[in-house]
Amino acid sequence: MKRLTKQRKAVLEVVRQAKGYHPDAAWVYAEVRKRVPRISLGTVYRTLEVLVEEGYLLPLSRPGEALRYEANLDGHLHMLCRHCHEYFDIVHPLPDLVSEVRAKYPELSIERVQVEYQGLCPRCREKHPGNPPSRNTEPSVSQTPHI
Amino acid sequence: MKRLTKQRKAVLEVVRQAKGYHPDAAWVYAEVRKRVPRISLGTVYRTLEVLVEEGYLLPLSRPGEALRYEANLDGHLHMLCRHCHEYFDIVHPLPDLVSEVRAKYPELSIERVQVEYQGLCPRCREKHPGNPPSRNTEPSVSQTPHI
DNA sequence: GTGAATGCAAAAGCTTTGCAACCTA
DNA sequence: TAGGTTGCAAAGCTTTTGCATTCAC
Repeated sequence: MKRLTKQRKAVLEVVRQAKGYHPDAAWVYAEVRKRVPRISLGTVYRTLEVLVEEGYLLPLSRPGEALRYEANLDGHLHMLCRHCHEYFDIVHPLPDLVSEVRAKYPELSIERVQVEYQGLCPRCREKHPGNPPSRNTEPSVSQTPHI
Repeated sequence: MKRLTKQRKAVLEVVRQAKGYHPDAAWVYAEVRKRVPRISLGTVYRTLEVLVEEGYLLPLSRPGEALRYEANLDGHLHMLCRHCHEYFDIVHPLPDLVSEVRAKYPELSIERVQVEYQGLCPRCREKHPGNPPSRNTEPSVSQTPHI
């Protein structure tokens, strides 16, 4: 069975207190070491994985970058800034996106849907009015260009 | 200016012919070597990045795993199997998810929204009826548990 | 001819893992 | 006490990068 160690308590608390920040493993490691100085990075990774499996944390992934985590599981949404790659919380009701698709693809066992907004955060919009593209950029108009 | 090299042509063609597969860089590398034997993995990465920037390819990211790419930019959706981590295409119209959120968060410069379904593909559902959890699993019920 | 693109190899960044020692239940 | 958990270090995997050479324009 899962044991309640001081490391696990500390990791969960640290992520919970990082409200709105969505920290990655390295940040959690640095922060937890203030409370449990001898904790190892490996333990942080293992603990984050356990906490996700147990439903205490939600993982957020960005292309090519470190996984981030959040403890607030109230079902809010996220916007990922395509310039600084930070997450911002969005609170807004979502229509039912699953029922129709589930009926249309019964063989797929669809369990959930994930919605992520993308754009520029206030700071990056101000500092970079030219809208510099990043590796995360997708074409707005989805027409297939030809070479 | 961007130059049209045989490497770029080959990479784009390989991804285009991998319809429905959503290959990663390693797969593209292995495949392109059949046509351009001396191409390097570094060139494959650089080329994929260029093709994304130019709007020819769309990147797909999964937590902790290699980036995947697809050439079909017709705006279809994806389901990510939480067991084998493969992508499956879903064709279905999407309601307007942006307008209201954009009006509610005018400071965020929301440019687009990305919708991804998650569940089990036909093969994994059949082979693993017990619904084995993976690191990608999120709790279905978003209530915060307490330790 | 010239600068962009390539090949090669080394390195970087994130994450996982093997194992002996430790600690929770 | 038993077995889950940890610390440590090494390794793994994906991706990036420096540089001399090559090639598209």
